[in-house]
Amino acid sequence: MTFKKNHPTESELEILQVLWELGPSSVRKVNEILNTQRAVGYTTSLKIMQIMTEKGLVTRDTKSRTHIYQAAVQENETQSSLLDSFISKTYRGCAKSLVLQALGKEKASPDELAEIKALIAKMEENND
Amino acid sequence: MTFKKNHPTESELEILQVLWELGPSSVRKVNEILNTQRAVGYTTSLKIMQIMTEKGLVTRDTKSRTHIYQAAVQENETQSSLLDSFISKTYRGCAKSLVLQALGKEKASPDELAEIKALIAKMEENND
DNA sequence: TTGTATTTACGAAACCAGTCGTATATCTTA
DNA sequence: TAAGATATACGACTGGTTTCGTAAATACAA
Repeated sequence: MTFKKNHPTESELEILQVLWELGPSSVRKVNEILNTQRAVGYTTSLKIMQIMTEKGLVTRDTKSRTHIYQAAVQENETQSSLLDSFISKTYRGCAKSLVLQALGKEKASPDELAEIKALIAKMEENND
Repeated sequence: MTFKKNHPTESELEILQVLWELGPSSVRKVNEILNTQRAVGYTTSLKIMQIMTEKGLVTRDTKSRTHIYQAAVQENETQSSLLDSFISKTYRGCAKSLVLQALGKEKASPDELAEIKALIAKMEENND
């Protein structure tokens, strides 16, 4: 039961992805990674990360001149919260529709299919 | 394969949901349905539907004074396109993660699980 | 020490979605 | 025909996100 409806914006999510992957990082490092995907000014990244600090999405260590930021929210929790909202908006709350459509577009490897089947088997057990 | 990146906004998607469900409808009718969920002014709905016409998301019949709007994009195609974008942004393109997380949060009925299993079985066949 | 580079902080501009007020046209009906 | 209801069109305002310019502080190097 999460009581935070604090969804990150699109840019904020981009930055969170970087922090989740690299761990604690400077603005410069984050901005470098972002620029491998699209052009973003340094102060733009800085500004967004400052806003994220206020929102509580990240924390920062300000002991040295170069501040070090790290994610304050967990990746899977953030994804889960965004997923809830997405299912509600786009699939009128019907998670099954989403699953079927996602499976349909995935060229899933046997391994991945096996993993999914295993989860389903587990769910069937718990249903009894 | 038409590459229309024309994603509807949140309000536009709400209106599309209504049009998909009811078929061709007047602004008044759409606005009525929207107001069963939240308060929206009539001219607000009108304005958005006019914008949607310009974007090509809907078409309208203007023969009579009361214009009749209908969706110009298909529900499953729109969902699929939004899903692609969502997986890319939120799951770094990993559809499997999304499927597992969605399955995990669904209290799926045996019927639904069976349906999903059937699809997986079909995919396994095609994998050979 | 003096100049160059790097960093944070601040604020303003650009942009977009959503909202609604108001004007105008058209229909209805008493 | 006149009054009121209902429709479209248009413009403006708001709030939030993204963007970046610039100033001030700090480190570094010649």
